[in-house]
Amino acid sequence: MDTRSEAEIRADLNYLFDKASQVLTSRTAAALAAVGITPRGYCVLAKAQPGTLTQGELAELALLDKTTMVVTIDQLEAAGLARRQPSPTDRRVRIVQTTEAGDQVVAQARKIMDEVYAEVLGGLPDGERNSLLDALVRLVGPAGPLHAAPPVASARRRPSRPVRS
Amino acid sequence: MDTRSEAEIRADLNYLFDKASQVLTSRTAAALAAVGITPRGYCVLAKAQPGTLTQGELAELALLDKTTMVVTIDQLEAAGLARRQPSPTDRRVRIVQTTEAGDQVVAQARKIMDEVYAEVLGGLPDGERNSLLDALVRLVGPAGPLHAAPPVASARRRPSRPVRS
DNA sequence: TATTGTTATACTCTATAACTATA
DNA sequence: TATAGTTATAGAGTATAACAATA
Repeated sequence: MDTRSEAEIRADLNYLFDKASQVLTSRTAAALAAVGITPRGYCVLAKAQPGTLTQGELAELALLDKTTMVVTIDQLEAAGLARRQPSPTDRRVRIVQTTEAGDQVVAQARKIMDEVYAEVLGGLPDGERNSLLDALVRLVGPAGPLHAAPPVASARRRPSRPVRS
Repeated sequence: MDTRSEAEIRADLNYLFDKASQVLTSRTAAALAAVGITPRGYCVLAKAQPGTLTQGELAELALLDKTTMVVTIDQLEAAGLARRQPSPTDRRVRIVQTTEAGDQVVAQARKIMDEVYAEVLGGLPDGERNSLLDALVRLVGPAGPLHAAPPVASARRRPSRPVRS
């Protein structure tokens, strides 16, 4: 049972976002497992559908680090949902394309996500639901106060041992 | 630069919550470092101020696992901000109390958090800011669709090797 | 037997640094 | 020199399982 007053809960924006993110992620992960994809995999795969974006561009779109993107594409490729295509003009870059299976999974996943979102947001009054989404987009979107943000040069990690591959 | 349409961004609720949580957490962590406490530590320490709650009750309040609470209280205790007091009526439980230093840190931290929240939410129109908070409280609060939620019995970990302490 | 707190450990996500191959 | 992608690894956050003390 939650014994805190609503005023106290309201004051804790960080807590609200953390829990919302955490619970929604675990819920979407459970729902998407039915079609064999993770929330992050779906997020990336759906954005790759144009078939023209490089890994770096996808990373920027999804606000993921390039190293996270490598792992994500590895998984999607192993599952047969995406493939890396060497760029004809720059042999360093890889264009990410969805496979037919990948497109099917995206379509199924999109439905699943729509259902989950409808369940989650269904209880809110229309006006509040729209305000919530507007506010989130404003906060997180480009130029918003929560867009990316490694501003404070905080504690550096200690250097790792040299790589001996 | 974010080249997605606003409609596409709006459709991705999970993404919005993830990024909001992630960026706000890193921002509050940087701000709170000035008074030597983490966002989670502050969250727990502030809730412990009544001085009557057990670790388990605190864990429930903060929606943290009891094992996470052990680690958190360990840190707060090591920093001299909280102490574990054995319950006079049940020798299994530990009452968590804040120290004087802890109360001071909470007061300072509260100011810092208020400032960060004001910066983050300041750009939103009044109505939208209120709707955002109302909606979040409704979603995450007790009885909300995002309150706790390990409903789907998903993949179990493999058992760990027996503990030999 | 059940519960509180603890320890050990596992898993996920994210990020830093060094590295390879190109440009 | 600089950039795209890769590998190895660090670190935070969270959670499961086994355990000890107590109820």
